[in-house]
Amino acid sequence: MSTGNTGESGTSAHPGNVSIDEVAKAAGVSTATVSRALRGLPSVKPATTAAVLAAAAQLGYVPSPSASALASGRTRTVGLVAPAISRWFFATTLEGAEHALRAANYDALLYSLPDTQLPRKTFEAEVLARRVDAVVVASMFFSQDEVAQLRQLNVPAIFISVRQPDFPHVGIDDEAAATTAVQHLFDLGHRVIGHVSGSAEDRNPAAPTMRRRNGWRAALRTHGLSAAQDLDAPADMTAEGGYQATNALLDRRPDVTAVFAASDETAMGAIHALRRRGLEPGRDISVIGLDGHNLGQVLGLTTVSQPAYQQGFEAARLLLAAADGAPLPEQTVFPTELVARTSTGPAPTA
Amino acid sequence: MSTGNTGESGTSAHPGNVSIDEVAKAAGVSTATVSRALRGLPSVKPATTAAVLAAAAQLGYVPSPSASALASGRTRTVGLVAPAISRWFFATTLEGAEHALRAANYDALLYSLPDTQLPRKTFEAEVLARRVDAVVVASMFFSQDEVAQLRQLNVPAIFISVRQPDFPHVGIDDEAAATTAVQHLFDLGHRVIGHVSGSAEDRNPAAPTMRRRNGWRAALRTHGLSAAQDLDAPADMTAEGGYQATNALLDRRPDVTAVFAASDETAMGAIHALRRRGLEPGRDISVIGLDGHNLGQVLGLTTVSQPAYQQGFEAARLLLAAADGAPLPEQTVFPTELVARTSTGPAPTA
DNA sequence: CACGACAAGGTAAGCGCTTGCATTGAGGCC
DNA sequence: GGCCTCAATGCAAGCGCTTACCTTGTCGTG
Repeated sequence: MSTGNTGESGTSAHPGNVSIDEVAKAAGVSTATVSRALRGLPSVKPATTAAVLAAAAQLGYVPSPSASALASGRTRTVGLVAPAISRWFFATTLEGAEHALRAANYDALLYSLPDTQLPRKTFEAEVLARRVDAVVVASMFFSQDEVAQLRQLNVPAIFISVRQPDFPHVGIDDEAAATTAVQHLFDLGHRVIGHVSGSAEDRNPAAPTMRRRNGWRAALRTHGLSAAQDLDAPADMTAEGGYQATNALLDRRPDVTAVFAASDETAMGAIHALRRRGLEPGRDISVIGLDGHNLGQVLGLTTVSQPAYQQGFEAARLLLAAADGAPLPEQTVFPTELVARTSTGPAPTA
Repeated sequence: MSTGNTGESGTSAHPGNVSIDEVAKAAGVSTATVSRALRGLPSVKPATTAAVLAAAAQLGYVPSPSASALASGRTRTVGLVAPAISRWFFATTLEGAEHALRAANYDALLYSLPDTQLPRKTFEAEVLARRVDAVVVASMFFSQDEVAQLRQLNVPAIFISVRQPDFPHVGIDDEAAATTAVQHLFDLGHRVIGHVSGSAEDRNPAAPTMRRRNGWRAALRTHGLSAAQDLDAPADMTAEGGYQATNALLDRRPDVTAVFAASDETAMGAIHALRRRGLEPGRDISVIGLDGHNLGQVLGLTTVSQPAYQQGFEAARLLLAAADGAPLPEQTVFPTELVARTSTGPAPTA
C-alpha cells in the first residue's frame, strides 16, 4: 500500500502504540505520576518530571486524546462553525482562530454549514456534542433553532460578526463602519448613494448586514438625503450577488452616483457590473466596500477594513482564557479603518 | 454566565449526560445490543433496532466520540492539512473535503501550517497521532522530514496538488495546464512570454509550481521561443508576491508582452503591477493565470481553471472509500479548462 | 425426536487515560 | 522525642463505549 509503515528502526516504534504504562515502567514510577508529570502538575518533583519526560521522549510516547478526553471530560478541541470556508471573511477568521488554538495545543474541529444561501439546511449542533470544549461561530445568520441547539451543548460559545443575545460577541461596530463609508462618499460630493445590502429575506437584527443597512440609512438621514427603498439592493454576500444587485440598482435608479456595498466581495461584483456597463469605478460611479479583502488593493477598491484574522484569533483566545477561569467579555469591538483607493472619487458634476 | 444552560424541560435532558446504559435500560436490552443497533449491524432484529432507536431519540442520546474512539480505535475524524486557509485554493479545497467528510458523518480536524512562507516551522504530524483515521494534505510544499512524520502516523494519507512518491495524489496535470496557458498566449501572437513562478528556493519537483514552470519552459521551447532565466520571476503565491515579481520582471525585460502567472492570485498581483505602470492588461500586456479563482471574473482575468472544490471533495471521498476497503488510486487527475477573458489579447504589433 | 446450525442477544473484559483517596517519609514544632 | 503537616507518589476505580466469546431459543434434518 502506498501508505504502509512497517519496520521502524531505532528507539521509537511508531507513535500510537506505546501507552502510558510503558512510560511508567521505563521511568520507574506509577502511571498516575506519568500523567501528572506530562501535564506539568506542580505536585511532581522536578527530578521525577524530568525522568518521565525523558522516558516519554525515548519511547516516542504520544498520549491518546480519546482516552484523555474520556477520563477527564475535556477534549482540548474547539468547534469552528462557519457558513462557508471559501469566502474571504470566514477563511481569514477561521485561520486566526485556528492559529490561536494551535498555539495553545488545542484542536480545531471544522464545521462548515451546508449551504451558503438561505434557506439552508439547519446547523445540527448535535454533531459537536461531547466533542468540543467550546465553540466559535463565525456567521452572518443564525436561527433561533440553531441557537437553541448550541445552548444544549452546554459549552461556552462565542459569536463572531453575528450577534446573539446572551452570548459573547466579537466583532466591529457595523453601524459605525457603514456610517464611515457613507460619510466618505458624502465628503466626495455624492448625494444619491445606493446600498448593496444583505439578503432581504433576513430581517434578523443580529445580522451584521442588517446593522450595516441601518448605518447606511441613518447616515443618509443625518445628511438629509434619501434612503428610499429602491436605493437598497439586497444581495447574496458574494461577488456574483453584488454583480446582480448592482445591475438591478442601476436599472432602477440611474441617478445613483455612488454605491456602498456591505462587503468587499459584493463591492467587487459591483465594480464588475460597472465595467460591464462601460462605467469607470471612481470616476463615473464610486464604489466602497466593507471588509479589507486582501484582493481589494488589486482592484483599487476603497473600503472600510476590519481586522478579520484578529477577530478569529481573539475569539479563540477568549474562549481559551475562559477555560482557565477568566471571565468572558460580553462584547469585544475591533476598530475599522477607511482605506481610500481609486474606486471612489468626486461625484461627477451634473 | 452568558452560555449557561440549566433547567432543561421536557423529555430530553441536555445531550452529553445520557449514556448507552440508560438507553439499554429504557429499551430493555443490553448495552451491546444498543451499540450494535445504533451502528446498524445486521445481527440485530429490526424490531429491536427500532426499539433502541426510539429509546435513544426519546432520551436525546448522543454517543460519546471519545469513548467510541477509545474502544474501537477509530476516530471518525480526518485531518485536513494546508499551509493557509485564507488562500483561495486551500479554502476551496478544504471546503470540498469538509463537505465530503460531513456527508459521511466524519469530522474534519483542521491543521493550518504555521507559516505561509518558506522557511516555515515544520509541520508536526505528531499532533495528529491517534487522533485521525486519515489525512488530507493540500499543499505546495512538503519536506522530506514532514513526509517522514506523516508516515509515522500510520494512517492513510492523500496529497492534493503537491506530489509525494508512494502517496496517492489528487490534482491536475500542471505541465499541461501551463502549456495550455502558454499556447493561448502564443496563439494571440505573443513571442516574449514571462513567467511569474513559484518560489525559487523550492526546487522540489513535487511542487506544482515547479511543474508549471517546466510546462512554461517546455511550451516555449516547442515554439522555438526563449525561456531565458530572466524571463522567470519567482514569487510568493500571493497577490503581493505576484505584484513584486511582475515589477521585477518588467524592469528586467521591458520587451515582455505577456505573462503567465502560476496562480490566479499572483496573476492578480501582476495586473495590479501593470495598472500601476499605466499599462492596460490585455491590451498593452497580456496576463494569464492558473486556478479559476472566483474573483477572476471581476478582474477579467484569463485563466486555466482547475476544479479546486472537487479535488478536495474527491480526496476525502477516496479516503473514506479506502476505509471501506476500496483501493486508493495512485493518481486522480482532474481536467483543466482555458477561460479566456479580457486580461489577454493580441500581442501589440511592434 | 434428538441434534446441529444459526440467529439474536448477553457478559464482561478491555481501550488508555485521569483523579479521589490512601500511603509514605521527612521535616517542623513544642 | 512524639506528633502533626505536607510534599510526593501510588492504588484503583472509573470515563462510556466496542467486541470477542458465550448462551439461549428456534428450526430444519436424518
